[in-house]
Amino acid sequence: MIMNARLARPIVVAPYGQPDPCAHCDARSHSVCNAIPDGDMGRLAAAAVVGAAPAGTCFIEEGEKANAFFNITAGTAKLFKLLPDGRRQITGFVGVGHFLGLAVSDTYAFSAEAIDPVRFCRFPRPRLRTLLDDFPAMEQKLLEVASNELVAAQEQMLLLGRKTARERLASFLMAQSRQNSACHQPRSRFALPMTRGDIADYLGLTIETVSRTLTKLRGEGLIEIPSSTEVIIRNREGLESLADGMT
Amino acid sequence: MIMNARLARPIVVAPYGQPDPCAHCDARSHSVCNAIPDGDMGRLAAAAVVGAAPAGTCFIEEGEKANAFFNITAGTAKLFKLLPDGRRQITGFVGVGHFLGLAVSDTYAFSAEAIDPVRFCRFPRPRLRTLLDDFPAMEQKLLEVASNELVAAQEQMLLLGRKTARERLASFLMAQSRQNSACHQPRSRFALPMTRGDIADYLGLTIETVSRTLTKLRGEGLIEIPSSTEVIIRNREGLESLADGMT
DNA sequence: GCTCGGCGTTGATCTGAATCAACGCACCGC
DNA sequence: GCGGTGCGTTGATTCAGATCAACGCCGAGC
Repeated sequence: MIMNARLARPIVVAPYGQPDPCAHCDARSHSVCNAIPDGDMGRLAAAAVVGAAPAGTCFIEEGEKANAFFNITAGTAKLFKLLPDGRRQITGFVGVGHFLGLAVSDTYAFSAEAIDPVRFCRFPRPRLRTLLDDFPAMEQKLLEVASNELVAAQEQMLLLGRKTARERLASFLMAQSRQNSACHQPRSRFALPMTRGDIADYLGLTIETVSRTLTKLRGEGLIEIPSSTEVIIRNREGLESLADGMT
Repeated sequence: MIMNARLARPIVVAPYGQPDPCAHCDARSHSVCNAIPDGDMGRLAAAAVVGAAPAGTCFIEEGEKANAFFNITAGTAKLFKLLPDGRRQITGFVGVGHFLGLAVSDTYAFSAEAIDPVRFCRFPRPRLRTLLDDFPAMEQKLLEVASNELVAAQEQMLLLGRKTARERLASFLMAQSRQNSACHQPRSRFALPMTRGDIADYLGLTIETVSRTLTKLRGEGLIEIPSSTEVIIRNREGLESLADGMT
């Protein structure tokens, strides 16, 4: 279960130089930034500093001074908390458009590590505050996002507190399938960018149990595993009802 | 683990008749309502409908149409999610000043049941929306509240996913002690208004394990249990380090 | 080509917490 | 007073998942 997070600091590059970079941002449509009208994109860009974190590096560290908020513009990251002896709980995997660091406290409540190369916009706290004061629509959007995350967190508490290993894996695979959906159609075949260890620490299990349980689900014809980083759902109804705790 | 929630509906009484009831509300200082200036209390009162839920009744039911938001003005309630076979996960205990129902979805994501007699203000969704549009300070306050709850939820995921039964109970008792603090001083002696079953469903354990573990902690001199609904912390440092996972 | 280290799988064994079971106590209605 | 019921505690036993251990595969570095 013990994972030594690599601690190298990410490279943070200079503020935007070009005109209106936010207007052409890939992440904009997925993110709270679309609450800001086109005409004011320049102000948004002025508040942000772009940065990058190579795969495996931490770009937020639990307990450190929370000076900034992050908006992921490329890649996937894992968020986690550690106990002193190295036990780790991953609280979420986040992708493009995700907004990070909402904590009101002055230190971060979790760490964030890039799974694949991550790029992000970094908003210094006071600048985001002025931005939010000027664009209440963005604050509203943030509240919406936070509410949704709260609902997801409660679902995860149900999983961690009361579901069996089989049910946890089934729930996880269903969620991944939904997240990898194209045009609101959940995909049957999708990639798992994270390792077995990451899945284990997300589901409150061990690597061995994750591996064994996946093998079992495959044996029952619920899924197929073409490679260790890819899954095909063969029996969606069966997996769904398992995830929901029916049987 | 199976708990049959009593399903009686709470009594909802008429809207406020008296002038400016919000101005004299006990909950105001604990709640998002204090973001609204004194002069506009009348508008706040006009948007709210007061209600009450006797001990043991559900006043929010998971999956029902989410027509309103709630603000607790008296009593304590438990929030929970159920699996079809009755397994239950309590996601939180909430008291005076707590704001409920932030989900963006159009159905509630959890149920709420009164532990002792609960009173609340009920804001129909559209009315709260206009209120928030008129008072951005309230929206800001809500975002702050939601952020804090998110941090607490992540802490609870760590507990449910990675802590032992001893550590869970220690964390729970420390949190209860802090919550029952007077003048920012955590209390050593405090009441546990919830049953062992509630504690078990909050910590992802069984009633028996909760009972045994409390007995064990008492045997080790960390706590005292004058009655089954009261606890005294005898060794705060010991309990704290246990809660934080330093074995 | 070879070694090495990280990752995933599988098998054997162990164990913390669940389950099954019994009992004590307080409170309630009658 | 007396059965009944809900809650909490304690003991005996079981079991799902953790731990310990071995091995195969694959890509990186030389």
